[in-house]
Amino acid sequence: MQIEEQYGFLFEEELLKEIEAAGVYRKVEEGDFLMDIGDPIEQMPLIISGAIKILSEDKEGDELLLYFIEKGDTCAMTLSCSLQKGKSKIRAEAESDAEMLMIPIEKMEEWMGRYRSWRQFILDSYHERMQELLETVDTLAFMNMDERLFKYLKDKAMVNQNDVIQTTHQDIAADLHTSRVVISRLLKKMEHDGKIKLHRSQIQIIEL
DNA sequence: ACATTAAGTGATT
DNA sequence: AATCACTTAATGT
Repeated sequence: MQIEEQYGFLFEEELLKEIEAAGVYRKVEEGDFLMDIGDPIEQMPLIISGAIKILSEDKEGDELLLYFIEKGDTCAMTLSCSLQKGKSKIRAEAESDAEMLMIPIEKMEEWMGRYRSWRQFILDSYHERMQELLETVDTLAFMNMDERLFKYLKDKAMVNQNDVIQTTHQDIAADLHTSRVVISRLLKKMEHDGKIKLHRSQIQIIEL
């Protein structure tokens, strides 16, 4: 199974076998919601390919992008919620077509006790998400829109493994929770600086 | 040719 | 940085 390609170097033979036995393969298409706010958490995903974007939402229904997860990652929200048997506080939307393996949370708890490598993996990814989240909060607090936008483009290009980003200014504005006009102006400035090239519904990254 | 959607711009708060 | 109002450009039918 493809699970070995992404996780083979992380986990021992035995654990890989257990993952294969317990995991349910799932494939999603770009734009699909994998999980919404309020959903109960029963499984955790191990991403095999593609990328997922994680969003939060305020009372008015406005979205805010928290971070992307990609192959080799798992959803940090699952980890904190599974302990409390809680509901999801986030929305997960497929950024691109993606494949993953869904693991029941009882299994992940069981493996926590039995496998060192698993425990390490969970702790590491939790730590990574925490760092990522701190970064976003940081730029958010100082309202550095240009920095946020820059990071957004960088992340987006990275998870899609493509220097040409297929999106509209409007969509970026929604993810970053700002207005389209602001995005247009900042992008225009970046284009003048020679960092990007703008086209309709498409942004080409020149240098990061 | 016309309607729709995306992007650019100046002015105001 | 956000909003408004308006223009221009690209695309779809």
